[in-house]
Amino acid sequence: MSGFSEDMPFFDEPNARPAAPSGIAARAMAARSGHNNAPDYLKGLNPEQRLAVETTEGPVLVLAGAGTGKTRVLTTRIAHILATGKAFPSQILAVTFTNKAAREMKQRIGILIGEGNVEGMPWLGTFHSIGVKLLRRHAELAGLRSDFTILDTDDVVRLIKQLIQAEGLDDKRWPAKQFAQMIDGWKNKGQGPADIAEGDARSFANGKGRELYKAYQERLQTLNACDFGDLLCHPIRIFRANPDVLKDYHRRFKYILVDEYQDTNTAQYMWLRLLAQRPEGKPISPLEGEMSGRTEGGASRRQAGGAPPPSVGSADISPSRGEIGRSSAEGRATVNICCVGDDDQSIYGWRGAEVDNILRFDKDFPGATIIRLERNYRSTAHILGAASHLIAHNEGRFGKTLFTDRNDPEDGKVNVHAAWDSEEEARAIGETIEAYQRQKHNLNDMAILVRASFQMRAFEDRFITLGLNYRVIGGPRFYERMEIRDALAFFRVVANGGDDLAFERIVNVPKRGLGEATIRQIHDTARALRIPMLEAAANLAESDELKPKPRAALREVSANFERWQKALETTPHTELAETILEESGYTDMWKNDRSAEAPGRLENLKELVRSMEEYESLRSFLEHVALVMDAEQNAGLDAVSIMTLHSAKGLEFETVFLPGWEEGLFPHQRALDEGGRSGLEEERRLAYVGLTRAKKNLHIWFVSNRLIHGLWQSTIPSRFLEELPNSHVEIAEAGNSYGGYGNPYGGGSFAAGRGGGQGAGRQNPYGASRFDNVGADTEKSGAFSNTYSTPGWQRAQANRTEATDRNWGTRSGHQVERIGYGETDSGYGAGRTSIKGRTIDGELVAKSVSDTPSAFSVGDRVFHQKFGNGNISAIEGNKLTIDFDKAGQKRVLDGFVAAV
DNA sequence: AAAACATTTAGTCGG
DNA sequence: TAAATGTTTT
Repeated sequence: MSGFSEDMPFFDEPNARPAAPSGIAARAMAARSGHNNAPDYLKGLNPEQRLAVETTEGPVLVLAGAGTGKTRVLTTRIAHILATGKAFPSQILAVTFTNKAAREMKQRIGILIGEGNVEGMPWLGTFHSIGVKLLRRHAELAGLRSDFTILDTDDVVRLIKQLIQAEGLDDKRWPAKQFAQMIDGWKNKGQGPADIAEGDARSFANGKGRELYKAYQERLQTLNACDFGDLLCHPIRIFRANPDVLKDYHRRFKYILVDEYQDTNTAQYMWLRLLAQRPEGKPISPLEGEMSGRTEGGASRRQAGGAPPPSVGSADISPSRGEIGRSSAEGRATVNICCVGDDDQSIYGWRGAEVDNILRFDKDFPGATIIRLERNYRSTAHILGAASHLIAHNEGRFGKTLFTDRNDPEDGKVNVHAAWDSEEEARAIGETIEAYQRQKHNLNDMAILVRASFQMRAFEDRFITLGLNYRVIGGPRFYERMEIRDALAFFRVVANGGDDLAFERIVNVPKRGLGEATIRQIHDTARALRIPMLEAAANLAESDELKPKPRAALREVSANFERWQKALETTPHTELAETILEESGYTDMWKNDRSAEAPGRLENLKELVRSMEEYESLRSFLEHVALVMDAEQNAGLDAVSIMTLHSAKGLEFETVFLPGWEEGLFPHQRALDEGGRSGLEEERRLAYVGLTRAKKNLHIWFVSNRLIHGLWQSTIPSRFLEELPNSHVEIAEAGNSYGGYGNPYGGGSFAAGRGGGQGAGRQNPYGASRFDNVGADTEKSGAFSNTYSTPGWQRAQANRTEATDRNWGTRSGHQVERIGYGETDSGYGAGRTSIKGRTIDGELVAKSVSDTPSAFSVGDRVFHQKFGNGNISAIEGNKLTIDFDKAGQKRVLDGFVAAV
């Protein structure tokens, strides 16, 4: 009946296994087995960790503070469940958020129980990859075929745009992107079109929000596609509507483990609760009740005003509440769910995560065991002291206090430094890093963690000048690059002729003279005949509805795809991929492109093909690409890491620099504006994450002046600085960022008003020789490495003679590890001059708007090419507001008008 | 279809 | 300010 017992037999079900001990019994056992013959994998765990591992039965929440061995507990717990025969590998559901985390878990479990056994864990993965798996099994229950396509954000936006236009709405006034975000938000909350709040539905497209959402879902269905949100929402809907299916999974999953529980959104929460539901005889509980049991003081989240309680039972997906975890009334079938997380590290509220989920755990799962891991193995007492004191300013939290046994009088306090501006900040941090380097510290052990990525540029600039190796982590992803997306679109159409979005993307790539009109015609034909666009194109090519030129072009396109689709059966997929790129003219297109980035793009394409070798088929490769986001970073080279605080979560470094602790930047103004107090608390958690990344040395910086949106603004130190305890913090001497290692500038950077000029004469004692050893002719770019295109890099590229072409070393194996330079979607262009000027002068050029005044003043009469004559009514920098005689009031850049 | 011009928007990002 | 995106012009 469930339709899945056939392809998913339970022959691996253990027939006779010892009755699982209850939670208390397990704990008793754990306590008892302390001294005698504990298995190897349990050795070296501290008592709390061990309890978390051995309390296998019943709901368990492990509150794992930073650096307390969270991953170790998770992996050991799985090993323990397996080793004690409580379940087979296939009966454990283990969910993570990122592929990286899933990979790491797999690897570490492999170390514990042997590689071969991990293969038997088909249900270890991200929420989304497990979602795909479920959905492929039961696609028909969601109105899809099992070979459905997964659309990425870009496809979604284009699709929505079409829908908006089809509705006869102005796609200017109602941007598709915005609606895509709204849909994403709804899906994060597990809301289908019928569930969304009336206000939300009204607020878009003249009140057509709900209709549009519905139309979107219908369109996805006809396309046999789904978006990321659907990977969770469809399974939820399937489980709700098909108790038998759900029951099969209940039988299957004896143990459920969840990593980073504080990051779960409402949909993920609902998904988990459905799967954790017991006992089997009981029907799925009605989806009612109120958001019970908020933890005291906790939890007002960002959507302060919005988020009314979801409508009750109105539709396929609405939040599941109530008594799911409470089956113990019947005295059996406990829910063996173990969630691991840290409420203090919840930093993804803006992405839909609900800290409430973790704060509410014991209400959701009555009788839950809560285990705190507070023994920290990472940081010095000073660092922990600072972090704990800071985070104590938050109200919505369980409350944990990290402690350490470590007591080394050598350990320094947390250093707080001030600088005049961001340039000096970068310069001084560069100095400090070099000082550490002279003390034989590895660059690999150091990281700069910024709040916002624009801060990175100053460091890149500076480090390029110094010849200091750095790597930027995060940033645009490999497969988000234009050339990769184009190539993938070709592959997608070959693999699935019905993939209209992919088809549309590349039908006129390279340019074949197929303009808007032709594409529209294909579109209309496809719609009218209810066939894929590819087919429609083939039909049109044979008809005489088109002019000769587009007709010939279409004929070629469809012949190409027909040929490639045939070859799919016979040709190895990497070979086919190459053929496609060649025959389509795509590689030629870039070969003929004279722009600077073309070679890099070609290299990326090669790398794409190379990376396909790991996969069995084109299909499995495409599936991988649809899901995989993060790429390995090059581990081979000694380099300072630069990344955002968000991407630093989970990492640790001996030495950490935290620049930019200023009001407005950190906490970020927008977090404050949008999130109010809970926004501030999330920022504070972010600060906490930053602090707790450091093992030994921690340097926090703030500046008095920062360039924001091209405007120099004077700033005040972050309130978080005042929230650090004096006993663990040291205010560093001016410019002296490395205690006792000299004061490179001699100035007093705390003294406001300290002018420029510092360092100008002596800042660069290193000479150009630093560049000598940085590989002269390297290949460009490194595909699956995370090529980053920050301005610093682009600048480096422009100045290649001096500082670039740096080979970041390759490691043998399937992944090239180089930070490449293939990515310059946008030139750095004219701006470079002025920025360079600033850098070289070492002076504060262009400090504010008033330094570069417009040549005009209010009241002037001016002429504009298009708008004609008018009077200036206001001036903001070089932006003029002009009342035009005919065209009305406009805002215009001063370069476009002339005085009359 | 390319080039020139204008407007918008500058935060963190996983699958 | 300047990059990215969108619009209009040629």
